[in-house]
Amino acid sequence: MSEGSSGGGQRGETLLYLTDEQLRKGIEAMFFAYKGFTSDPDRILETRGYGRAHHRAIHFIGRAHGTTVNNLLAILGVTKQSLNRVLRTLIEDGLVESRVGTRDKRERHLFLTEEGETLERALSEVQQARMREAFRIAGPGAVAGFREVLEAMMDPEMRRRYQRLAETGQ
Amino acid sequence: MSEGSSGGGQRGETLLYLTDEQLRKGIEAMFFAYKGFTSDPDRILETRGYGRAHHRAIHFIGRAHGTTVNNLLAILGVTKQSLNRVLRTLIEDGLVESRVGTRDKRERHLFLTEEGETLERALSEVQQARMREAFRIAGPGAVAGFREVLEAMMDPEMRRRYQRLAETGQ
DNA sequence: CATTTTATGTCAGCCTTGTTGACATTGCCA
DNA sequence: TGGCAATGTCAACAAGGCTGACATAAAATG
Repeated sequence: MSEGSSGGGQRGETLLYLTDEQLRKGIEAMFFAYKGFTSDPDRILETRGYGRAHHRAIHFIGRAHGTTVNNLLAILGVTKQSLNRVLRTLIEDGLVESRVGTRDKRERHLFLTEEGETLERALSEVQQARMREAFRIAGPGAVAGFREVLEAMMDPEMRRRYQRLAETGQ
Repeated sequence: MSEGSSGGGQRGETLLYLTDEQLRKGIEAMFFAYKGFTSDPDRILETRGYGRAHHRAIHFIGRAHGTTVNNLLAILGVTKQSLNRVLRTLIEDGLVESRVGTRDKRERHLFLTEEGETLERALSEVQQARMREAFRIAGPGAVAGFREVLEAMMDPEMRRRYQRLAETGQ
């Protein structure tokens, strides 16, 4: 069962940071921090009648200009029906533009319009402000550790996507 | 890839770790990592017909035995109607027990039953396993940084709850 | 003691966002 | 030309948020 490190745990003083207690704290920290992480954008989105799904779409379209629907589906990890509903409203509202691919005409390439970029900036501004403050308080060493742990926590495929995005913007 | 990011952190120098690019990476890391963080428990919950809301309730009841409904509401940050729906099914299914308070008979104190504890262990086992592996890969220094940043990212009230939970179990 | 407040539960209805399944269109490619 | 890929769309459903309204019991207060 829960053969964690708490029961017999003395043997590795060096592994103190791997006790059940430490892991539990990590789990709860993720929960509470994620709440904070999403709260500021949520407030902005609410005034527009959008939700987190819209934010995610806007973020990754703004991040990888001209990305295809399929690529976005893979990044977000939702069904096309689910994404399409969100995408449709964003296009109708004039925040996103969908252009037929030139190389492959089956593909649609997605772009933020002027208005879409404005909203994107507003959203990332508040989210970045919170993260900037957290980074500033914690300091550069902590930030490096933060990212190392998060990266190690991702599913391998998501880690690849994350790294590819970070490096190439696609 | 954590490629060092912060280079120097000399004081007059750059604060390179606070660039928009670094912040964006942090934001995306949170997104992808949270996905991984919840994926293992989600798989278990699915087989039982439960969702994340059930997991959260089970986690915090298991964490703070005998907590009241009101306390749980504050921790989870949802409405009582929302929590009640989840709590009702957990009680009906015999995973949670609700006892009338002795000091204040208006209060209900919540406990996991034997079966509830079994599920709780199964859920936290897989979640802890992922976090243990991430912590092991990243190492103790990174873990400390990870928690510092997450803590700084919480809303103050949530930070207080988090710390209180971590210290007193209530 | 009467009144108000608190803690909880419940009904009803709405919204977002996820799901599955089915089907149509278009265009690439062998 | 036939098959597969990329996309869009319709329909139905579920989880889990939300609000509003109302009920009950018990504590707290004037």
